[in-house]
Amino acid sequence: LTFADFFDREVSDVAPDLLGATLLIDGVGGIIVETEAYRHDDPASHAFPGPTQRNAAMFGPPAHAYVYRSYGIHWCLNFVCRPGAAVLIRAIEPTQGIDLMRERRGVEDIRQLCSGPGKLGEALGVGPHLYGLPLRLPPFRLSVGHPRPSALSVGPRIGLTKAVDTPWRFGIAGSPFLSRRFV
DNA sequence: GAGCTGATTGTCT
DNA sequence: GACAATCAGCTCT
Repeated sequence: LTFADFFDREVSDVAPDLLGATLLIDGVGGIIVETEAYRHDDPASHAFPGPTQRNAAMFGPPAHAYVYRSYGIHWCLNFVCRPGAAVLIRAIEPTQGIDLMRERRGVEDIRQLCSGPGKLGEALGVGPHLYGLPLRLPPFRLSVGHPRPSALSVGPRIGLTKAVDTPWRFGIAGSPFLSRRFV
């Protein structure tokens, strides 16, 4: 399975398979512990209405970054899979560049650095300069040849008003670095 | 621990 | 002009 082929699969398969992978941006980051899947034909997806200027990267090649601004405030990072599908990176266990993340976030508690898509974006320096960039190359560093986590949690996605019950949120069971507990 | 509210701005109808 | 894949800070329990 090549790097690009890893992403050229059903997004609901890619999202759980990313748990345990290491993501760094300019050497800052850690282990992915929480993800969500969004499909082209999924009413909750930014791609659902079809291609627009904002979601263009979601219709580009797999294994590239889709970045969007949330609530006019936060920058959130996604990995593009098949056309119109992407995985939202929701939480990371910090392992590298922790001091820089503390500085960027303005908090000390390591659990508060990357426990949510907006927090993670701030901690890793996510911004529009990363839009559409390949995940294979710097400033990204993404290892997908990782051991499978011992147990996964699955549940509905967070913060949506559509497709509220689709269970496409995935997490490493019991991780203290999740954005929220799974019920 | 759960639940509410305001902040803030790009995007699309 | 409505709304959003969020967060921090607040209340109450």
